[in-house]
Amino acid sequence: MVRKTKEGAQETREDILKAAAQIFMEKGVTKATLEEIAEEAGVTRGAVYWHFKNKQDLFCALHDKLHKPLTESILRDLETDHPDPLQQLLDLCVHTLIQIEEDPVKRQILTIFKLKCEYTGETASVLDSQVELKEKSFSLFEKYFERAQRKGHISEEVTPKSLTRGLTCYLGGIVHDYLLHPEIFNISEEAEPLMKVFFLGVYKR
Amino acid sequence: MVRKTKEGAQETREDILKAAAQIFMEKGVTKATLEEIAEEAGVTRGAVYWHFKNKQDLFCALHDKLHKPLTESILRDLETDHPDPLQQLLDLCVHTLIQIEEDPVKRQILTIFKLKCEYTGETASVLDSQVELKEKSFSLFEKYFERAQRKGHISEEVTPKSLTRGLTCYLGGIVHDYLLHPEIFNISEEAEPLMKVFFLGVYKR
DNA sequence: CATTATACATACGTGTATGTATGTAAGAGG
DNA sequence: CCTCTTACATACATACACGTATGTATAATG
Repeated sequence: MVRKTKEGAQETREDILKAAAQIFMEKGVTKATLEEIAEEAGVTRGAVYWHFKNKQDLFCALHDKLHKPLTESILRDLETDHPDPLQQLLDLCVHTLIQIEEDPVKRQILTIFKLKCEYTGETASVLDSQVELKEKSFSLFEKYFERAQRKGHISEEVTPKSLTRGLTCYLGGIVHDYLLHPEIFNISEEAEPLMKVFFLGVYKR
Repeated sequence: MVRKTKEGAQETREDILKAAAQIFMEKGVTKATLEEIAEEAGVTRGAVYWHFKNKQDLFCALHDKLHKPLTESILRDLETDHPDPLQQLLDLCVHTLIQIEEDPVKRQILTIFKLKCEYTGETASVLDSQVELKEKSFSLFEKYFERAQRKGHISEEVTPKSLTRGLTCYLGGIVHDYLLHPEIFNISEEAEPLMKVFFLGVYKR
């Protein structure tokens, strides 16, 4: 009923995004209705359609708003230098995992993209965006392994490429299993031993 | 139009299940319609409703029919004994991964449960079933690590529990990444080096 | 061979999400 | 102060998808 100023409009936009994350999480992206999202945000579908083209557009906006910053923060962390690249990478992984546990918003959005949406047809564009970011982080991970290899830290039995592929799969698997049962999977306890299991064979001895 | 005998009815039931797997895969479970499934199976919705209560029932039947045998075959393989439990486990993992690539039906059904469905509300029962099977395989994996530990094969820096958790996450991550891009991710080439990366640090040296 | 149950196909009613069109009050701009 | 645009709310038309009810030919059964 009450009309908003330009800043107020941005607030409602944020409210809608937050509500969408909540409803997508609860009902799944496909079964979530714009009516429910609007109600959760305290507006009507009119507001939703004013700010977003449709549900797919909302979904993409959520991805841009929350998923990109997450992976980009990893990229930023990776840019800093360190005498022991493997230790740096291990620390980064542990830190990232713990951060997911501590930040409910990140956890929520990750849950949506890992467990609450069906990748098919229209959502493929979001998948492409995810793949693009994954490629970036992949190449950066690989650089760190290569750096460690040049310093002679890496076991001769493995290559930077297989290590990188292994690490990304490993991290993805850990995040997935954690999100399945956040109440059971104690990341702050398990993250470090889990990562050590992986890196144990990486170091040259 | 043509009515069937009792064996014929089972055939149509199988046809419907196969069609459901195909359509679920293409459109995602939620967006897939029973009409499409019926058409793919060469019947009408009447036949679908005769054999199954609703879409959810169909989904569960698919899970029982294809997902259970997959994991149960792993359990059976695990029951055989071996002088080097770690090598046995490594071989099993590699073999399982390659089998997923070679068997299109398994790949299809795994893709549905990993990428084409939203785990929420009603699908939770299926998730429970998955978790149940995962617990079983988890405890068996752990037994093999324990067996290897008793033989003194395992590095003192890791425990069977963290190894088991790590391995399940790792395998899940590999399968997930493979299913995302089956055409790019060459499992028959990458499976063994990937598994070696994991097991390299497990062995005591 | 008559009857009943099976294995579907067809037809119908209903709910509901979606997109769009229209209404409207409040801020922005001149 | 007047208008125009913004930022929504409301109302409507449409389209499916679902569940169920009903029809029907064939197989099973005694």
